[in-house]
Amino acid sequence: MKDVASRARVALKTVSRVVNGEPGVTPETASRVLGAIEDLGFRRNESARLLRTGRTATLGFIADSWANPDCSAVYRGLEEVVRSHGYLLYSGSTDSDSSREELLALAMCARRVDGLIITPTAGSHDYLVPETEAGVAAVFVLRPPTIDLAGTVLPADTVLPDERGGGRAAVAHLIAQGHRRIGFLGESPQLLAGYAEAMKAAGLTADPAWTTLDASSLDHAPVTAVLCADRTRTEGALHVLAGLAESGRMAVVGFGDFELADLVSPGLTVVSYDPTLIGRTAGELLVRRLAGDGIPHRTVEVPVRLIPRGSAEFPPPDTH
Amino acid sequence: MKDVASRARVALKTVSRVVNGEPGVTPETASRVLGAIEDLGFRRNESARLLRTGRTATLGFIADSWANPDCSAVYRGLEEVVRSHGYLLYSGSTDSDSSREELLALAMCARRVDGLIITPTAGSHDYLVPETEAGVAAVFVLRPPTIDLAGTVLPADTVLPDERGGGRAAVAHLIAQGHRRIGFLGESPQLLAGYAEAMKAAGLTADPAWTTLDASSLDHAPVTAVLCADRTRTEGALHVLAGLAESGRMAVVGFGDFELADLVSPGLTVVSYDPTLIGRTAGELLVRRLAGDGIPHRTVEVPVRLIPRGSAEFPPPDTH
DNA sequence: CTGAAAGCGCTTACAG
DNA sequence: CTGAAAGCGCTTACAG
Repeated sequence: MKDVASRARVALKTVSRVVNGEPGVTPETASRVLGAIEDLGFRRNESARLLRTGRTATLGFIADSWANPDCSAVYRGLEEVVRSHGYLLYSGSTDSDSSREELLALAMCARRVDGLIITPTAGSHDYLVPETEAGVAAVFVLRPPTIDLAGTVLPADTVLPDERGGGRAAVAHLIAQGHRRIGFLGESPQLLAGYAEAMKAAGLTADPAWTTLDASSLDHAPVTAVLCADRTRTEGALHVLAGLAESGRMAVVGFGDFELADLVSPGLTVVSYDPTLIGRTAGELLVRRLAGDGIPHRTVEVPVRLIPRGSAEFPPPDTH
Repeated sequence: MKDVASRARVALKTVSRVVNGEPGVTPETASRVLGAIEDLGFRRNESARLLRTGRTATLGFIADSWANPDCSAVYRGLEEVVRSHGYLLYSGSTDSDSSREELLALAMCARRVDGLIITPTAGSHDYLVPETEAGVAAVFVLRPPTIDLAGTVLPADTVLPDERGGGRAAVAHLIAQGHRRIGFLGESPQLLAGYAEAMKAAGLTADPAWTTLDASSLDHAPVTAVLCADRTRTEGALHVLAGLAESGRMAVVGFGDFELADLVSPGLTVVSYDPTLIGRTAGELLVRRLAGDGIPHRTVEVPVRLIPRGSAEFPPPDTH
């Protein structure tokens, strides 16, 4: 920029004005500057500009893993918002390792990102407190953040699917199909709460053995249907059941849709939600907050939808 | 940092020394500085440091789309390298829109990334020339970059699967199974070259109609087997064929493995390659180049492997 | 062992 | 309409 200035025989400030399209420059001066920029192949250093400006126009996304389609979908929604607001995105993945979450988040904060979108790992997120105090906006996605034993309330938003409602819908669907002994495979408290609500609403009592199933021994489980809390478990269940004879099979409902689910055999009913919407919502929450919207931090639940598939292929449940 | 210095009653330089763990500071002075850092909640601004240092320790990854599992896998490989070398990653996706590729790449360059990993779109990449001249290292992944009509040779590396070898293996496999009329669905010249080589090696002549198939009319195609050049086309073919009677089906070989391929019905043979390895290779190439390795730019092909699956389910081919 | 000065590449707040 | 000075938060190259 200094070189451009001297070549165009103007002050630094004038170059800055031309580069930023600020008014108050004679066409002749401007063209002289433009010429010098062209000659020298000048490209403004955005990082330097942002240092002076105070913000970085950068957000950071911390994912579980890029092998997780939900993370990719969240990213897509996020990117829409990011693009339309002129931000750039740092990203990284944790592989569910909480120390990597911390390392990544702090590295991004050291680069002074304006905000962070985090798929929380199981560890504590307390390392974030000084950062949020320093002005970094944070939003957790897909899952609620770990609740600290000390009860520290993180100044952050959360965006996730309506798990409870999803559990309710899934189990109600299975009950309507005639199932009575319904299993639960997973760990989400909210989803399990939905399961329990639907059972209770139908006057059924869940045997504790049904809700503490293990994917590997699913073939011997005393249930005719099972609700899987996430894609990994759904796939695990499908693989186990695929090896069984027709008669040994059970109905599977998975939380979270996935590609090719309609081609999978036996057909798979899923509780679907839109992870892209989660990303978009999180991005918009962040952008609004960065623009100075000081509303209290909150949790946003996106709606879920039951997609019944291939239920006709299932063996009839044992009772009515 | 200025505040820390004055609170610890030392010069700026001394704070810098403590923060960077440089030698030559009395334990007393150091602890005084550390105390001030603690009191003030000081966190060094990495961006400012990098501005002064000249490099940014940042790479940029430009993907097709996060819905493309290959891109996610490349990212994973890349991240391994990036993490172990202390880089951070900017990322964004193009949705195959060349203007978005350019916008993203230039935005990253304006932030002065040290290097760029690009999944090339169909457009020209000439916009990169000034950037590479300015010192940005670039590597294309998964596909070769668009060849410019003017014949400009981009100073960049390329890392992709051995498509030609894959095409050869796929078609040789189908021929060994008794197929003679084999179709090709896609546009990759290298893959088609492999197809042609295998046909020729078996003394077969490909009807032009076989290599210009359309996914939508696949059910009427005059072939008993088809090689699909990418996941999108493979899925398209599977969906079309899934609607057909047993007798109307044909053998499908897909270029690129995907999750659940083993559950898909009809069974799917694929030419598999490791996109994570592509990412890792690209990352290492870049890191080495940034470390000053001035070897000529080159194209690296990663090996492919044929995974036969479910072929027994296919109807027998019409000739021997 | 410690520090004062200059500078990375830009913008802000003024003055003319 | 144009510019000289100061400063964003840090490091480099010296000097003491």
